[in-house]
Amino acid sequence: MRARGAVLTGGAPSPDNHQMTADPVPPAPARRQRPANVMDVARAAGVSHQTVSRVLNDHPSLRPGTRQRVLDAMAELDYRPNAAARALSSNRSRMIGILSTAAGEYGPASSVAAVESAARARGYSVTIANADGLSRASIDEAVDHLAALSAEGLVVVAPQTRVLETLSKRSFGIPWVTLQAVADPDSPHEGGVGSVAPVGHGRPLDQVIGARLATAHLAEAGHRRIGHITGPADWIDAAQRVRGFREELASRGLDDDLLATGDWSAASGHRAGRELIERGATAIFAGNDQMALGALAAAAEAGLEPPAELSIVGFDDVPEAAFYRPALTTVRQDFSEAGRRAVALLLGESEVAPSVEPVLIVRGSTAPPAP
Amino acid sequence: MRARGAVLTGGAPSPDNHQMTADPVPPAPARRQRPANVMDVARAAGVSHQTVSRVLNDHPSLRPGTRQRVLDAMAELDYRPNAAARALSSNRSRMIGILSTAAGEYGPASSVAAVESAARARGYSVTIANADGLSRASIDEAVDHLAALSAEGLVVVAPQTRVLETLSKRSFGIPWVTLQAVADPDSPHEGGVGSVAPVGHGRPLDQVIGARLATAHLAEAGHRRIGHITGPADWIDAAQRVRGFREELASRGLDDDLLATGDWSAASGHRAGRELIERGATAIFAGNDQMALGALAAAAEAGLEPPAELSIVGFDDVPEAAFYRPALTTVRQDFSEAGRRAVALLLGESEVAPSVEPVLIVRGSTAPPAP
DNA sequence: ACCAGTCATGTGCACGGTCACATCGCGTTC
DNA sequence: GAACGCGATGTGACCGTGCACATGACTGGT
Repeated sequence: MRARGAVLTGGAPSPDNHQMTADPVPPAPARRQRPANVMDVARAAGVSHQTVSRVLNDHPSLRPGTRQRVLDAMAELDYRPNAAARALSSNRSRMIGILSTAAGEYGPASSVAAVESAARARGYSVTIANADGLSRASIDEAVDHLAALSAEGLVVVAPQTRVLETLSKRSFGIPWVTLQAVADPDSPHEGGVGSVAPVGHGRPLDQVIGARLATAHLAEAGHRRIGHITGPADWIDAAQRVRGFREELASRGLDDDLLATGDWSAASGHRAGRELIERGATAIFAGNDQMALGALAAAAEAGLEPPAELSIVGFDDVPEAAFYRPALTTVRQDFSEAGRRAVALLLGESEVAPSVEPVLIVRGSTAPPAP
Repeated sequence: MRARGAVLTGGAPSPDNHQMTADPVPPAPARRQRPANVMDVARAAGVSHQTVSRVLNDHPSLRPGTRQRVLDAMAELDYRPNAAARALSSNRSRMIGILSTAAGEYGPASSVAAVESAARARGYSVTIANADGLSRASIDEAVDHLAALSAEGLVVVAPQTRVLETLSKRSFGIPWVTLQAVADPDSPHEGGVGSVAPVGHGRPLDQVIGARLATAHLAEAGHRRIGHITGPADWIDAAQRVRGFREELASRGLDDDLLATGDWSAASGHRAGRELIERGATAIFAGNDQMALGALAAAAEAGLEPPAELSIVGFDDVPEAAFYRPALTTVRQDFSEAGRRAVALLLGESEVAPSVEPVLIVRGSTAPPAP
């Protein structure tokens, strides 16, 4: 900054004055190092800095000729608005923060990409902060970081109960949305603008509906002993899928005691799958596709041949699901659409367009139970 | 901003002066809405704003007592430095940009998380910009966006030739590193600080070494007709793996004509796998695990039972690879470590610590060829 | 022809920090 | 004991932009 100032002082401001004097200033070889600012553009266009600012902000009352002259000057000088200065002056960072606790997973990663794209299209930038989701301190640090950048809104990806609790407690002025589901639609968390479920009508019941679809599919095929591999208990998505599973079984008068908990990983699905098989399940609904893959492996190890001897349904429809063997029956989620809608919701756009319905994708991993 | 200014003018600046006058200023009920700034802290601590700034920036010559008083005042007022103001004044954004073209994939997503974590630990923030990697315009937009935020450095994830070309051409002042590999170690791209391969010594040959490991493993098992499913031709990673594949085969006097191109997806691996099987391959080295999964499916459809009748090796070692059937032999990449090292390299830390060696993980998808 | 109202543009300051430089004590050195 | 150096702190300008307000030209109604 100081260096730039010095260069400027010696160089750009008044070369004309110096040209005819005996001033020992050298011929200013390295002139105009500093990027152009509104003042430079204003000078070049013969207007005031405020007019330049008006062009930048699409002010309505500007004569077309004036606007064009300014635009020409901007192009000429390769002018780029300084984001920091705008943020400072306008007190708007035009920055959206993403708070994630499962950065490596397919669903969250897809949603993050969609959020970035949607935000940039609206002139916003996106900063990410990952928390491990286990310790409150980690969550607080991530939120602090985003708050320090004056993020105007937060998109919470892969929400865990703990994250939402933390956000509610802080009751800072930043609006936020969850990307997948809220804990309880009847008691929204303070400060939360809303939630966007990956599938369905934008109501947080989508995950429930999807889980019911999967469970119903197995029940309709004739299964009576249907197990569910859940995600971690403190994940809201996991809880909602359990709820859908239970609701569907209850509506059919079936037992819902075959539950085993996983952590979204294939390894945990393998363990949980083995356990459910031992407990007599003839069909398994896994909380995501990775755990379903693990269950598939557990079935093979137990000498069961899916789908004839064990049916398995996943959740998400990751791109690989169609290439598992057998190809996985699963519930498709549109993570990208969820990301887009989260941004729309966060920025208060009048009506968030309805999204696709939850879809059950039937492939080869489900069949009627062995007789 | 205007509103906040007004509140301030009526409230905080000189309450002492007004206290004893008949000034009709009301008892200022809603006082101090605006967050505290350095001046407020300075007043509270009885020092100058500059001293506060020194505390913020860990200036050495500060009396411990003074520092403590300032820190107390900061805590008292819940002071948070304004990032925009610091960026404007110091001309340092403390922001790292991530340029990605494969945001949904496992490897890039993992690396991005690691970059975020490493950057935040050093007081940097991270902004992402995704480009589709197909159109130059999209790449330019993403880079423009990051440049407009005055990103101090760029981490290029999943680099394609086109992205590096674009970056080189622009020759703007922002240093950048690639996260995985560079096209040609002998002619680094202009402006590029270096590259970090996910495995190995931080030299761009890592991907070559990994590919050689995979290929050698198949050759040692006795295979003569070894095929390779490549990634897209314009991906640098893909090109390096092809190079390793060819080098290894050449060193053993084997043919290297069994190549088929994929796009990293399982679906493309399925197609390419079928093609290579038809062309007589007894072993396949896939450019990543997803394509290996597709090849596994193709083998099953062709009535071949891996590994006895077809050996398959993947690349990456995604968490699911151990649960494919058969469990996938693959080359492990440490994406997180790559992300950490990319940040270290970008920020010019003296010596980037050597990383893990590329590791071949032998599981159940490889065996000697059928007699 | 006059005044009000709107359009188009300019002036000055504020935003919240950091930097260069000035200042003030106090201990060292010859 | 005077000059010096350095540690600790203060002063004022400046970064690039946006807002409130002022100004002048022009338009239209009466």
